[in-house]
Amino acid sequence: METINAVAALAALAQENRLEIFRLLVQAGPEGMAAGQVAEQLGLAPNTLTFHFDRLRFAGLVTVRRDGRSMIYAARFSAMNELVAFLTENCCQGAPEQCAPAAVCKPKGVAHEAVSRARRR
Amino acid sequence: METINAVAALAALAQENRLEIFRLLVQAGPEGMAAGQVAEQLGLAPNTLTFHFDRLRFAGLVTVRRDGRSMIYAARFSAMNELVAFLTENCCQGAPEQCAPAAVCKPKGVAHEAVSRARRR
DNA sequence: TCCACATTTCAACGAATATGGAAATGTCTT
DNA sequence: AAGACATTTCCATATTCGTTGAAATGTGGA
Repeated sequence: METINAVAALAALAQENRLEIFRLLVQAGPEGMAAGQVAEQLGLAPNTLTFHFDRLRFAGLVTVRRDGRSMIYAARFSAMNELVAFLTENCCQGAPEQCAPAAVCKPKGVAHEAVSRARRR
Repeated sequence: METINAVAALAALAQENRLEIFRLLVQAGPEGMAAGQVAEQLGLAPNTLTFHFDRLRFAGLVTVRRDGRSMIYAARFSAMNELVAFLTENCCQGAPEQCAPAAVCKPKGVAHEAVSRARRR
């Protein structure tokens, strides 16, 4: 992961509403959630939610697909793991044995997800 | 970790220069680095650097101590691990077995560092 | 087609952020 | 005490960000 991408991801998460949105999606798992469900759970206006979803999407943190009238958003776990790996890269110059980058959340079926899927609509 | 603290930490890291500063400190390990060394390696003006260090410090991501004329900044690994744990909390409702929060960087001697040390000068 | 529903787009506003220059503070050496 | 060095504080400025309201788009059912 490049610094610029990490900054984008961190900036996307550095906002109370977006962080809660993302955590909700992380908890929802690879299936994702409809925008309306998220709006209901967090009490956000639909246009505000769209704004935040866009941020998360451009940062590569979520994907979207349409299901009837609803848009289903899902966390992109590979991006989250890459971000964590980037933060801890070469930690302590690798000196202490306990210090090693590691993926923290790998739900089945998304571990090797293609990056090109990140920004699709 | 509370949402508000996570947002503060993420916001602190969501800036190119600060992210590089933090990564430098993570790589430096618990010993830390003098502000001047960081300034030299990243080519930042001293006042700008102070501004960014303050951000990182208020977010609980780094600590400082004085050593002669120099200020030695060090990454607070426990904060980093808490942040990662917060992001991945209850991932996929705990369903997939591979999905579990985990500390990613635990250099010796700082694993159980007291939180009260986070904001000292 | 007409209507209801789900979400997005557009325009506008106040608040927060990053950076620069100049001056001040604290520390060491002589 | 004086000067050099390391870092911090203060002030000003241009840019970015989050939210709101109103209107538009796309989808499914009667």
